Amino acid sequence: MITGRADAIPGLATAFRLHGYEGASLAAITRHTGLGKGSLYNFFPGGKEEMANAVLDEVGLWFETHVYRSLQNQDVPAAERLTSMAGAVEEYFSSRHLVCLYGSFALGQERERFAQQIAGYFTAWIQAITEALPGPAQEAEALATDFVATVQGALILARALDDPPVLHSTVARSLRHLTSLAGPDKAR
Amino acid sequence: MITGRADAIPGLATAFRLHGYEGASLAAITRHTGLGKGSLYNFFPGGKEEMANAVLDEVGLWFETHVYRSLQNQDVPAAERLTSMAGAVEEYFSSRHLVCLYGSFALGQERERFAQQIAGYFTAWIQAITEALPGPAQEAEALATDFVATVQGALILARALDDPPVLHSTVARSLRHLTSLAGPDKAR
DNA sequence: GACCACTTGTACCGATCGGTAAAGGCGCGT
DNA sequence: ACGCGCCTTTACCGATCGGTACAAGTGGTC
Repeated sequence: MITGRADAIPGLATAFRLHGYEGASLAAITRHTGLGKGSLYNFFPGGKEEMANAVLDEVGLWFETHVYRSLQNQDVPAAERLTSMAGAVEEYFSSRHLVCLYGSFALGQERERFAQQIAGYFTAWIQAITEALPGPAQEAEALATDFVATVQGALILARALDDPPVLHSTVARSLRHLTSLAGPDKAR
Repeated sequence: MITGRADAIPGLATAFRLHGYEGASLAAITRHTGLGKGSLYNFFPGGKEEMANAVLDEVGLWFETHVYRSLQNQDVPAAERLTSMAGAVEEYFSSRHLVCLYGSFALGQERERFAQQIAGYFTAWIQAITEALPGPAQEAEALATDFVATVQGALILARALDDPPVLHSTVARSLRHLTSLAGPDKAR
């Protein structure tokens, strides 16, 4: 255990995922974390905003170490890196109620409060994909943006239709647009 | 004026768009509609849930008359119908804070309460596009699903990056996937 | 065992939540 | 002018909101 905060973050994350930022009442947070208000305000004196910041940072760190970094691994062909990135992202959201916290926060009016972190998350993701793609940067960035948007939309659609497999099928098709550019020699 | 309800719906819609379902307090709703609580509960005895239902119905009706129906107009080539559909959708969300109410509701825990209407909205949209596309239905439905997901994701991305043009550029590229299938024989 | 820093439970705060009740205003048909 | 029905205002309800204060634990160090 590094800090008492760290143990609370998974519970905080599910609370924010299930209820959104504004909808996550302290009562719901104590339920999901198993911690009383006293403990929560001991670890996060800044209240709900600090809790949300800690969760966002943790999610951002996970993507940085598991997604962006492996996208830069030059020992593996680009198409393969992109495919494993897509798989990791699918698995991540599938086991987390099909909710991207950054996407959820971007939709609410809490967007302004966390604007920098939200924008930073998506630009980092898009940039990591862009750098793994060959060809002119402008075209690669467009493809990367389309992929990220499709993932976010597929999450919404999977929840809206109450049909989790929609995430995989949609992301798989979007991934093909990336790999067909990254691996023309590798394909077939 | 058909009913007193109708006049309140635009204000209700922006209230729900800006604050989400749970975040839209009655105080915020009175602010956006200019109506007091008494008037609101006179028009919507069922409270917030009935207000949200009325707004969702109105949005669904708009899409039905402006989007789905024009997609069925056989007098116009399919590619052109799809293009004007994309333009209408872009314009619709651009002038409404880049928020799709159904997408917003799908993300929160209010999803269960409005599950049927949410699922119905997206299936109707996907089906309308599917029927405007040639070729095997399964393939067309996949393309239609990708388009709808991309629109939803582009909305999130445009808000997340605080960059409204992202909606147009992303949707335009996604539209090309549809028209390239619909247009080769019909085009020109 | 005394001490101390950290953690926890509990009581409490003013503000706001969604919703209700009822009295008064208003326009309209007669 | 009158009565009637719809609409609006206003006051109020209990519950819950995010946040604070503080006393009582808790475990480790000498």
